[in-house]
Amino acid sequence: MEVEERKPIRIFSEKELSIIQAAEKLFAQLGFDGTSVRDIAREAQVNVAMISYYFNSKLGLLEAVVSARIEVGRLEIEDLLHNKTIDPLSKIDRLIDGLVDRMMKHKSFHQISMRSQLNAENGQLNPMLAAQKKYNLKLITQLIQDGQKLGVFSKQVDIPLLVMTIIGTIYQAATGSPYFTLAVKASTSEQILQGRLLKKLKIHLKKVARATLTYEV
Amino acid sequence: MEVEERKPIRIFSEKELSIIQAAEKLFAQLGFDGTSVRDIAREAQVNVAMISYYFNSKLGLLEAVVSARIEVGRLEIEDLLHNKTIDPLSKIDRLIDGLVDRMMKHKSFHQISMRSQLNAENGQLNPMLAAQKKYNLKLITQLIQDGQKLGVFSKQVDIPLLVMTIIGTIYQAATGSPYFTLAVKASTSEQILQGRLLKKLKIHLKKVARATLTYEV
Amino acid sequence: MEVEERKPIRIFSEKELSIIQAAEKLFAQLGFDGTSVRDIAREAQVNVAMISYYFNSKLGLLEAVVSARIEVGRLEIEDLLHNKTIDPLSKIDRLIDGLVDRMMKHKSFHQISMRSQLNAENGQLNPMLAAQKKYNLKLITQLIQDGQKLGVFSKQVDIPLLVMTIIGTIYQAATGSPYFTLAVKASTSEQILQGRLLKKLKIHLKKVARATLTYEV
Amino acid sequence: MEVEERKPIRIFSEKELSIIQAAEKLFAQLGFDGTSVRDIAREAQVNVAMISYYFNSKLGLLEAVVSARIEVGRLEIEDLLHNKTIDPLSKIDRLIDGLVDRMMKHKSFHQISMRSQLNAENGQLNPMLAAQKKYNLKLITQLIQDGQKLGVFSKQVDIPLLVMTIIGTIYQAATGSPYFTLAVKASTSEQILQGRLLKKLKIHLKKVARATLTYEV
DNA sequence: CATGAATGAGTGTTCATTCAT
DNA sequence: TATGAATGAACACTCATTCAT
Repeated sequence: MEVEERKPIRIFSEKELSIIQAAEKLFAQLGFDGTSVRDIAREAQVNVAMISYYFNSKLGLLEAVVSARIEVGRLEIEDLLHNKTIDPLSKIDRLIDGLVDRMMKHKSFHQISMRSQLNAENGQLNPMLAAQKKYNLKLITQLIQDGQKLGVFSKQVDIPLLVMTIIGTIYQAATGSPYFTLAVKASTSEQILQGRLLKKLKIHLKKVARATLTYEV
Repeated sequence: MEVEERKPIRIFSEKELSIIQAAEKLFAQLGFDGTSVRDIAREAQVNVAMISYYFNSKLGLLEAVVSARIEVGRLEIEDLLHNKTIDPLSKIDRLIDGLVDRMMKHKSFHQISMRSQLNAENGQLNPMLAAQKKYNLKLITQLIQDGQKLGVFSKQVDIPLLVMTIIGTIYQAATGSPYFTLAVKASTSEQILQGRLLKKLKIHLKKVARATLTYEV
Repeated sequence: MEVEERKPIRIFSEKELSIIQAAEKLFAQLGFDGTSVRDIAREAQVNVAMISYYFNSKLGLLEAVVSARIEVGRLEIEDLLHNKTIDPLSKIDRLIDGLVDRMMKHKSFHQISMRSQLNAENGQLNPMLAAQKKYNLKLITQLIQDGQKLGVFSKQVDIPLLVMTIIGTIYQAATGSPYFTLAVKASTSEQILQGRLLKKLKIHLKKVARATLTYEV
Repeated sequence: MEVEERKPIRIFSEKELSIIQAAEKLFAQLGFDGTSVRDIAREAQVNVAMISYYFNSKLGLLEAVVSARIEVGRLEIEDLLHNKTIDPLSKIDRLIDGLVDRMMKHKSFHQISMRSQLNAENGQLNPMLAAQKKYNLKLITQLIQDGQKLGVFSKQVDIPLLVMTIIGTIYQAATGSPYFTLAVKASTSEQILQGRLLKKLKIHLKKVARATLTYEV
């Protein structure tokens, strides 16, 4: 596997971090255009001018938000790939568990990420995200090919599309698709709902993955 | 099956339609907040004030955009369900073909639709869309249950989640997910790319659906 | 003489005119950068947004200010040139009287005009002003050459430099050069001062012009 | 001759000098308002806060810029007056040569100086400059009166106005008046242009001065 | 029905300056 | 003496909407 170039991780001050967190929350909630820098400043309890001061522009802040989150995700997937103690099928399971957990926990970020796929505005953002997705795909491809070599997985499977299916499904769940809320009927508190749905989602995805990976035409 | 309440379909004048079309295009391209009413007015070649005049507000226009598209989609799915001449598996295939074709053709609308799931702002929009999705789910559930009764489909399948998987996958494709573009390597012109990917996507989805529907734990 | 191309004169509404007047005054007083659009809006008693609405930008307003004034000056000089009833020397006298009167009356504009010679910012402004000055020079050259043909004026005179001397002197006076205020000692009220100085200035300039035009090396 | 009060010459540190030089350059280029203290700090390669620290305010810096340049000019004119070895006419010639050379070399300063005549803002600046000009005028008056006593110069001449004419003409040239650039037709490189124009300008001014000083009504 | 004019609130950003160290 | 961080006010400009006609 080729060595990926990584920008040196920028260290953020406490104030910068509070701005980033506020921005991540609001961007996801209201969209990039729907959020004003004053909203962010208020939420982060800093002066408006600090945003330009630290991040040059609103767009620069968006990029900081995204790149900050990317670093975290990258490591977890790499760890899984290099883990020598578990079999391919379990790796798929763990991959799905990890993706679901991370995407549901950081909905904010993934909503930003998905939104940005369509808005031309985001200068450096899209290349950054696309590179990250390409890199993830490489890791997962490796993982599945290991299973194929062991005869556990079908060789027919279209890996990029399967990954897209998994990501797309979780994204729907994360953005509150009505289909998702309809998936569990009986549920009172939001907390419980969230827990049951998460479990259902994981099981469903594993089943889809398993079925697709092992299903021979 | 319960009777769905439907708002009487509003008849739009030619000018209103041109505004709606312009808005659908621009909202999808630039987002709701990213689009100004002046942009829309210019694109539709009408006076700015007409938008407030016809749709009361920018938000009212968004609702008009969405409801206009919903009417079209509703009928197609109903037709499929009531079709007595084809078997459940073929219905699934046709359903997927239809969804892919419609979502790719009217990306604009579906992007608006997905975006709106998170933005609190959209007054009547979410209930409208949620109702539509609930209705669609009902039809598809019916369709799958027919297959289950005939012993063609597994009874374990979680229908809302499967639908969510299908929708989620197509949405990723429609919004230009890097995973999707990575799914077909060799391709020159954008046109060809689009065609090949569409075919791959449909095959993939049918395989996923088939595997999931017939896969016994 | 070649025919000059002229942009069709834009007709300004009453509100536009009040903005232009306010801007001319403030730009001259505080400079372009030193004047805020809010200042102008307040002075003209209009809403801030109207300035963008009418003139697109602050710079557009500046251009409107300048081009509005240019039109007025152009005609007066043309009239003088085409006047067949007075001799060259009297034409010089009248030219100077006119220049002094106009530059002192519309100090604002000429200060803007001079300022703009150095600031790169002014997109269309400089070409516009340079063209106007070139055109003026053409007329005056014609006028002096008439006098040279009649043997009234020296043929040694450097016309562009003489014009520059005249303009430069008036400009100093108009911008309140200390040399000018020192030129008349006894004077009480500002009104009288202004009157006496004007007269002195005109006499001085005519003497300079006459001496220079008739002085043989 | 009255004794002029002079502020004790402030000694500037190396850092202060680099700020002053940067400021002189930028103020002349972009105007006072058009220049930000950050621009100056960057140009001078010092911290922004240093400017307030050293000069109290941006305005204080402007005053420092101006007073620094004034000191230099003052001495040269004094030297000329006290020179006992050359005749009045040659002194006029040398005066003009000196003024042209200094004003063209330090355009920056003179642009600032002229600009400041109109801007009310400049607290101590105008009195300072006016005092300097008054002092200069006194020296030149002395010089011309010497010539008048010797019968070389006309007694009709209005000295302040003549000085104003000379200064005004040079200022036009220094600020790039179109009249000036039109004064020399054939010229290729900017360097040559500059040289030829300077020579022309000096000759013109001397002729104007001579003609005016010796011309009897 | 339709529109150009007008509005006031809000946008992202930059400003000169001050503060804590 | 020197500085990076921080501030609040101001900047030019755009917004969705309303008004008078």
